[in-house]
Amino acid sequence: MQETDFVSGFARGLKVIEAFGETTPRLAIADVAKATGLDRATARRCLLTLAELGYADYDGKFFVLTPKILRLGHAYLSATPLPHIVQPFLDKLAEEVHQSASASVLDGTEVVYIARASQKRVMSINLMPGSRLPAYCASMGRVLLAAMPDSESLALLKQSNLRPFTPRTLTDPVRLMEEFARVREQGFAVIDQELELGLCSIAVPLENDRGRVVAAINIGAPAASVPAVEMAERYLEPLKGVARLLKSLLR
Amino acid sequence: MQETDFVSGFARGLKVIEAFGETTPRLAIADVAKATGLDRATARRCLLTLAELGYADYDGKFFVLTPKILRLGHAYLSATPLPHIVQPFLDKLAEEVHQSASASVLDGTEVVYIARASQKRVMSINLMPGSRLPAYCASMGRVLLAAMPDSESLALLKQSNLRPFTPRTLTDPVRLMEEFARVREQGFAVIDQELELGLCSIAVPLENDRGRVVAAINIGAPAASVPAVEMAERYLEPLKGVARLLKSLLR
DNA sequence: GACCTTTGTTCATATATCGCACATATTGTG
DNA sequence: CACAATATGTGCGATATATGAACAAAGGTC
Repeated sequence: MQETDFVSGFARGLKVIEAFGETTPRLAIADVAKATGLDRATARRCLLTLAELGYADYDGKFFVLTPKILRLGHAYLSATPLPHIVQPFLDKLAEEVHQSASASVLDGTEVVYIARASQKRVMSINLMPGSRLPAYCASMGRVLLAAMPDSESLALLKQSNLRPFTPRTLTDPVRLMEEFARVREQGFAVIDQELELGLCSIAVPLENDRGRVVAAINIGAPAASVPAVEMAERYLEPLKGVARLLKSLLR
Repeated sequence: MQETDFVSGFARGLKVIEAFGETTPRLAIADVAKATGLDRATARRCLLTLAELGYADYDGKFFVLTPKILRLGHAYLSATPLPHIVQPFLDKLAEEVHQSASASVLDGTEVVYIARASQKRVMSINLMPGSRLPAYCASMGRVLLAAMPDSESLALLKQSNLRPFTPRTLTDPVRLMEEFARVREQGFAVIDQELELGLCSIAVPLENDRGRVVAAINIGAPAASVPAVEMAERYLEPLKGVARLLKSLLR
């Protein structure tokens, strides 16, 4: 396969980086080969390249990523205006409502956090810029999926691994599509402990100056202190307010 | 130059990603070639590879990184236990003292933020995990540099571009080394508007269970509300408290 | 609109990389 | 302690990639 406009060595290397994850911080050569499907020799060369460049440490047995690897993601976070613009609004919002506020965009079937202002922790999951959640059961994911044509959101649902994180998680594509329609209609999404028991969240879309939905922002709260039914009456207006202010700033 | 254990295509690709930065979010092929020193043809192939894999968008003229690129940095943040362990402590700390709290590690001459809990914004700079600041004039940087042998910290200073961000910025290596000695002695560092006018911060080292300094945490505050001399009396104990709690949790 | 400059694309060839197979090292186990 | 099992290192031929120059296209200037 001789694709003249494709550097497969580069693609393989990126695969190697992605092999490192939450549950696999330290990987030996063979582990990486298995995880990526690359030949051991190839995995080894990529890992040694990473080590040589300072993106990974190697103790002769295991490879561990170094903070230098953050430069790569940072290239996006600092290069993209959205996180910068949104962050101060989130900070203010979080402080006002005394709950965590976040912003995210869609990447395939997942929402990716691009900015976050956290108040006291309510989730077991630790979210930060770059963190990912399945879109179908996250409030911002619902909003973002609802913003696209049905054909596209349905296609993404089909690619998603629809599994119940809690007994309340919606996993039926038909009911999810109905939910998207309602979210689109009402202009916000509320998630009641579908991702994690004890956690509610509400999200609204962020439109740019031309009316295109470019991101979503949300507020998360412990179900114990804020019942799902109260989410909208407490937080919808603050969220909408931020969305309104941001509309003219985004393109 | 035939290095058999080095994938130069991969290294070149990483260079291309790093070409994107704060001031250069949208790059044409020639821009990237100039920024990386690669041949235009090579830069083009790397960029097209990125686009093909979904890490970048291409409109026929400019390339822009997509959020998918965050997977790379996220591989570190989620794979490394430190950010996860520290985050909840920062959240609590920030809430208690009503100021932003952050944690960082050293990467060369820079401190890299690995976790952050922000209260209302005081800096013009927008910090988030992955953000970088020059170590020599940041409170966490001072603490981390002070923790290493003089020969190493001096070497890093020599590599640093020591420039005065404000009239108060220390840039003389000799005085900086003296400052490191004092920081090491007293166990914390205070920065009084050396990075940005109006901003003070105080940092303490985080030791692991074997006494090795693995990171630093800090609190930043507006100079107007918290004069530099008050930083220590207000925030040193809370910071030390967190460091103590974390000591047994880190390795 | 003709000129010049910059940028993007294509192509042939020299060179580097891939993946295989084999050699070696390490780890675990009875 | 020896054996098996698993993991890592290495040389080589086939194959993919980088290079740089030549060409094409776009953009800017007068």
